[in-house]
Amino acid sequence: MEGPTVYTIKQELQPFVGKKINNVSGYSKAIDNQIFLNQRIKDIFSWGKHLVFQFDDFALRVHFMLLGTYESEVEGKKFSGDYPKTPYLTLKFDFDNGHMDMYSSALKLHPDTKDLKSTYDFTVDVMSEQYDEEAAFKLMQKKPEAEISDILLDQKIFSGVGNKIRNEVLFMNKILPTRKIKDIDLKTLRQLVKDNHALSWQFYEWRKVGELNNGQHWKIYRKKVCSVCGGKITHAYTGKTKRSSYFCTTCQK
DNA sequence: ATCATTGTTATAGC
DNA sequence: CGCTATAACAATGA
Repeated sequence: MEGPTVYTIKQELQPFVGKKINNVSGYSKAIDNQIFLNQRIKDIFSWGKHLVFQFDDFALRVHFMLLGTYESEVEGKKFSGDYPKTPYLTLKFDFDNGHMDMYSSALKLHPDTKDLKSTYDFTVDVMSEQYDEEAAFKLMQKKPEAEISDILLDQKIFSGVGNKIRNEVLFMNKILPTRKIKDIDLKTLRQLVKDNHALSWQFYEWRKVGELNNGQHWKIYRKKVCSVCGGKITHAYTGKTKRSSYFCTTCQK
């Protein structure tokens, strides 16, 4: 699940802020989930792909990883994740005004933490109003030897960007994922930052109108044939992170 | 049946 | 301390 979806979830869950958890269930081995029982939620926020529930004296960080999803019912409205529901219910909260079910996700408890939000740097969260393109541009240049494919997924620079977004952004800019930062001119580098940010928001908008799951907007991600030149698309693992990259060796240089 | 995947973290080893 | 490699997690669909 990529950052824009987590941002959406955060928005959907706002009616639970200030509400008490009436019942807790789920099979997470990481946490004794009964600590949440009868606790009141003080804040719900997202940072990149993190979803955070702040309580009075501790905080819970949820990460949906690759396979995680969720379902919720908030004041009569139903919401769900991008992918089909899995049988593994990690954690479920019941409130007077609805419930929140998280599946196949990784939980991390921050004990003795009254304000986890203050420890996050929101200038790198692409979905934050505080996102700073100029700062990202500078951070990228600090890693001249790194491959651009790794950098566009670097959560310390582009928190929230996932594999779909970075593949599309590279294609849009006609840049091969294996190009090193030092071999990309500054104008293009700046544009990559801009597009990584902008496409994250576009992703959010597409999701809102149900145009995400069918992949109708992807030009390169999981495609077989290049939408521009008609050539065969290459699928290979790139960079230190060895994530799946899709690219056209004719259109991207 | 095996393998890859919208992703990160813990651990070991150097 | 920092880097890298590897496993671990977890379910589904190709």
